[in-house]
Amino acid sequence: MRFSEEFAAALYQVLKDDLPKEEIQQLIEKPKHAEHGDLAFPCFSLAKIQRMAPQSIAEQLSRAVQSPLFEKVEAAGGYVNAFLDKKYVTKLVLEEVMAKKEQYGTLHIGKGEVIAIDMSSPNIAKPFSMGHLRSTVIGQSLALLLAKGGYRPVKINHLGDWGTQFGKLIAAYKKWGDEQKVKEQPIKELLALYVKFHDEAERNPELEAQGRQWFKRLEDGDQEAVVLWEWFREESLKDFSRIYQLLNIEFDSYAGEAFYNDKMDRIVRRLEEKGLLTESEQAQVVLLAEEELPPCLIKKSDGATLYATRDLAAAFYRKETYHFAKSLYVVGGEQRLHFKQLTSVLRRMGESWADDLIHIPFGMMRKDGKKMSTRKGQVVLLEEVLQESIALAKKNIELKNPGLANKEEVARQVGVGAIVFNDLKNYRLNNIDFSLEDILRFEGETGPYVQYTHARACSILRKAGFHAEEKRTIVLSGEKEWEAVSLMMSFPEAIEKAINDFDPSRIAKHTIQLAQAFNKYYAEVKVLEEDEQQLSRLAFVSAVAQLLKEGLALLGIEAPDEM
RNA sequence: GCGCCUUUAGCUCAGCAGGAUAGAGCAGCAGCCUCCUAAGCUGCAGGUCAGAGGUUCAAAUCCUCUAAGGCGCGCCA
Repeated sequence: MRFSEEFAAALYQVLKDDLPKEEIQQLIEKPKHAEHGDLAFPCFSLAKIQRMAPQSIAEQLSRAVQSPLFEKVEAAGGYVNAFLDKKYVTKLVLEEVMAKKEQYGTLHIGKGEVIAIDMSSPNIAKPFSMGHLRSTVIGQSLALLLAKGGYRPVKINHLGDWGTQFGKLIAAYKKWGDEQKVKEQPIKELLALYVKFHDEAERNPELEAQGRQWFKRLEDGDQEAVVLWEWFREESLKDFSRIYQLLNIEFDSYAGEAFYNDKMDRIVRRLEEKGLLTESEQAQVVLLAEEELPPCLIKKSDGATLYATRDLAAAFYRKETYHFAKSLYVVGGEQRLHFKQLTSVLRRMGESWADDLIHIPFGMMRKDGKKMSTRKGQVVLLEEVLQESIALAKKNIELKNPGLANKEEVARQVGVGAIVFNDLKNYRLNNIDFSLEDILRFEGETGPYVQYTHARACSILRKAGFHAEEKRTIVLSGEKEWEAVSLMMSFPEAIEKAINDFDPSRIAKHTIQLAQAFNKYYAEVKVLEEDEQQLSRLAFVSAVAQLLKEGLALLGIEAPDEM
């Protein structure tokens, strides 16, 4: 934030001999309480250097620091507290937001580098569950944030479209399947078959063998198996695309696991050439004892490939295709070990970019304290939750704003926004216990709350016939606006932090705070009061609306002008 | 057994490259719509920051140990 740089510069003028500028900058903090001003400099570490009481150092500094930016600089409890000139800074900030428009907060830290993002990755022939939502929305938000930061994200949907589970599914279909039923309700029917297979397999272990057999046939290109696999895949994709449409998400690539079927030999050969493969219990592994990791399984004892093999092939393919600077994997935390192994193997292969693979883990979505399991049929279907949320949004609209023009579309935006926001507002690594009640809450710290705040702001602007294009001079004391203005000031900083920590929740929190600040303002100040400051207040409202919309947009959430 | 993650108000969580009095939301209670959308606002109440040591002028924040919960640990992905 440039105001803190100003403060640091002013302090540096006095402290030249004792502290470098960077260190001063680092020490500067934002006070928790408004009575301590907007910027604070603690003098405790200086007290050691100068061998003086922090209080008296603060006294001296506060007298020495001067800048038109500050209306007051005072010493308190060993701190130098600087109070920004609200009138002047409000004017500066609002004019900047209005001038830069959507470009406000845009950063150039990415320098056009490509960032690959492995995200969403639902499993074919299984329903899109609440569990997949996290990877999808976190990945989407990271992509948006990275783009805002000057990177070029490439979104890859690494579909789970290969593996033993398809053998099982084919076996189940051959045994109990009904073509007509599958055609009518593909995912539902396929899931039922899958669950039934696991049910029966508990009593009849013979089934497992049949499943493996069918998968082998599939891998060998057996016509019957391939046709069924393609059919299942097709139907699943149709299903998924409905959900992605609701969420308003698109991908740059749908290259799933099957895509790498013919790309693994090469990798295995390379591992062999480099002498990294070891036979162990009839399987081929890369030993990682030095890294204190368990061995990474490359080939099963029957010669079949595994997850790790596939991911290695994918890593190479992505490097060669996209020339990424970083390759992100938005995948649950339970796969930490796998990604450590992946990186280690690449490093052993001598790939300089091994450490550019970054696992972005997240906590689990659980139900009643337990992991959701597809096999046991204990899944909550995302689409059902989405529809329920949209229906509730619709109900609210009918209740509160029955005259609204495009109810269906707004209900979708709000209903979906509630779900996405609910997922992104908390720190990635927290486990989430699925609660329909929490998700369908539209009050408090929720997506609809922010959307509502935005709609209110838009409503004022509409009534006033405000046009953001017109240049205008801001004349506000900035007192009532201050909290919001202060947040607008730190918006670019929030984006940078979100990018550096791969943490969308930073933006969610910042946006919530701005909405809260504005709602307070709204309750206190009549914007449309006809006086000489009305235009300035409208400019303020317009800036708030813009940043609320932008904040939501960075989370992948739409912001209707009216709701 | 080993490794990783988590533990802050009744519930869900912020706050963590150490800094001043630990903050929100929900739930509870009490208020606010002749006024720009009450999906809102105001107030009250609610805390040994899991526990014990340590480092420091200063620890919810860093280190060590303990406890509880979760997730991993070779032929699933």
